[in-house]
Amino acid sequence: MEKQGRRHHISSKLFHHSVSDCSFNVSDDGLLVDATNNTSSSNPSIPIPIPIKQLFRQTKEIKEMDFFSDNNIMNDDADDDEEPRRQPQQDCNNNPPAVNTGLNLLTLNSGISSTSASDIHQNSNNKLMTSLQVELERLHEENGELKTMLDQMTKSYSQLQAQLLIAMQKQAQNRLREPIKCEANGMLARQFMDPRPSAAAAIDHVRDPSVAYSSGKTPADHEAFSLFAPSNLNIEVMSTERDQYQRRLQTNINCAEEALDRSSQCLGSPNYTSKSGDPHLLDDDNDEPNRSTDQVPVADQVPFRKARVSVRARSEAPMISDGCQWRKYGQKMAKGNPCPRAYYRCSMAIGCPVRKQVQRLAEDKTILITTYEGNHSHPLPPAATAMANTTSAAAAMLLSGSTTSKEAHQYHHHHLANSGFFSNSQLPFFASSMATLSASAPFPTITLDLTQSPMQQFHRIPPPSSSTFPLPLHGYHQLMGGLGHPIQAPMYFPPNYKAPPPSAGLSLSGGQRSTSTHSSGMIETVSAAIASDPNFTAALAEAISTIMAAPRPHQGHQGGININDGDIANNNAARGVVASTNNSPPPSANIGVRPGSLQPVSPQLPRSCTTFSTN
DNA sequence: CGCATTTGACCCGCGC
DNA sequence: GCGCGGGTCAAATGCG
Ligand SMILES: [Zn+2]
Repeated sequence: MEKQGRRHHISSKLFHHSVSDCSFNVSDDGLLVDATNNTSSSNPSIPIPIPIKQLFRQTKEIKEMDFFSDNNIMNDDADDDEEPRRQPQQDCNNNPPAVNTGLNLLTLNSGISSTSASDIHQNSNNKLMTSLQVELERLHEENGELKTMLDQMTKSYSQLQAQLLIAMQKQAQNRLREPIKCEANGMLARQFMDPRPSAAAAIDHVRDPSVAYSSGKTPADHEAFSLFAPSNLNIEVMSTERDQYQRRLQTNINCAEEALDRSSQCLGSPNYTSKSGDPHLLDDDNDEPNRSTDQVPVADQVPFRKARVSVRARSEAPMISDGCQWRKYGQKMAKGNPCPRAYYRCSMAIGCPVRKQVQRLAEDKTILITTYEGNHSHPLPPAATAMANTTSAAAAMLLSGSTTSKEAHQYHHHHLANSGFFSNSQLPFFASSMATLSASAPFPTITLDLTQSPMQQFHRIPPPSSSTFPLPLHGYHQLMGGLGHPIQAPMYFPPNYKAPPPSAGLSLSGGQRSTSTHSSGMIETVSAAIASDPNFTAALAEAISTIMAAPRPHQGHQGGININDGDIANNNAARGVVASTNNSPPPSANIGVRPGSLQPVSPQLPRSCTTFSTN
């Protein structure tokens, strides 16, 4: 029985479909079938009486037959490739796919042997079971490998998409450049925001997931990601330091390649922190001591490392719980805001460079803005992973070149608007949040705005200098590796919570706005994929994979996301992982954190900062 | 007693 | 050079 359950479970995993009514044998068969291809050798190793052997073979074959037959019945489309192969076997056996075949075999076997034989039969049976178990385990491993491969492929896909997007952006920029003269600030946002070649950025973007995976992330983790994805997030990206960036860029640009390479490497390493002369850097500068400053020129000072991701949401709680443990290390009165700004640093692991700032919005004190910066150097709880992923995705988008110049901005308005992104009529329920890029901020910052309902966002008029477009946030999935924050944890929505559209609005604003130029075609493709996919998670993954590309609005969904700190906090508490600083009241949250074990940290974008504000 | 928070001092970059 | 503002440090304080 135990085996049954286990096998069945595995088979389900492997094939993603239920073989529910299948008998025990059938289930096994399903598994075995796959296994047989690679693992048939295992059988020989086990000494089995000839009769039994034959039986075993028959069983195996039958099982395969059964499995597939069952499969065929259930899924006509499934396994087209394998069908042909298996077909012959079925013919040979002339056994119906029915589960009964297994029974028949048993019966046959018993008939052949005498009572004394029954003991042998049992022994052999046990052996068979053992071998089957082994095979199952192996299959499980294989399954894991396959998933890994899938992840890699997805990663590659994302990368290619990113590159494509970048190329398109470049084209668009070139086009725009003609009609629109660059202003003093006209420098492309992307330049100061992401000195690296776009391709590099894309690579980085993709890289996160891989790292996460390698770090031990399991498929389950990915699921977690997908859960979190909700997000209709408004992302506001403010690029700051434009002057500095510009200056640096002049010199750095040449080093972009080098920087890129380095950054990529750094991304891979959890402990990576950017080192720069900039006092604003949050990181602890604990990076490689070996590295001489000489060797690391300007590239290190590259602004992109300071990228921040901020999230704003409505929350009464002083701080939102994001699954991480934070220690407060400072508080300051921010100019122009009666509410003090609190500084926290990640205390989940000593030396973790991740920091965050928490501040309430002056205009609306119910809105909490949390800004994250840096990458975690340690495994994160699922909840934290979700957040990290979100932020990393946003950061990736920011860094990847989704940002652009004012021209892009205009382009964005033209094309995006025309494409229906901003058209209410076309996308009445466009629920996404807006992402804004602005040059006014000291650091490139992406803000995820969870405070507004989709409709509100929709109607919201972007700042003159900003442009908005839907952003599929969250990349959880692999893509997501994570923003530094791994914020990232599996978050799930309450039953009553409707899955938000995967896309979020993104607005780019700032002196030099940057916008992402995207091809409407891609957007359409993405949206189509999402729309067509009933599975929200899958859809989300799709959206994520295209994060770099301008995502497009979804029909779907409604309102802004309220994040209740309490919920998350509670979840954390339940898990035993509690943000020390979280004092969240009881909640009722839209987004819950699924209890889970620590996950390996997904690689996060270097020095990216995420701000999370709860409304 | 240990840990986390508080809070003033300090550092640094930037603008004038 | 000076002041301002953002950000961090670290001693003092509070809490369990
Ligand atoms: Zn951390």
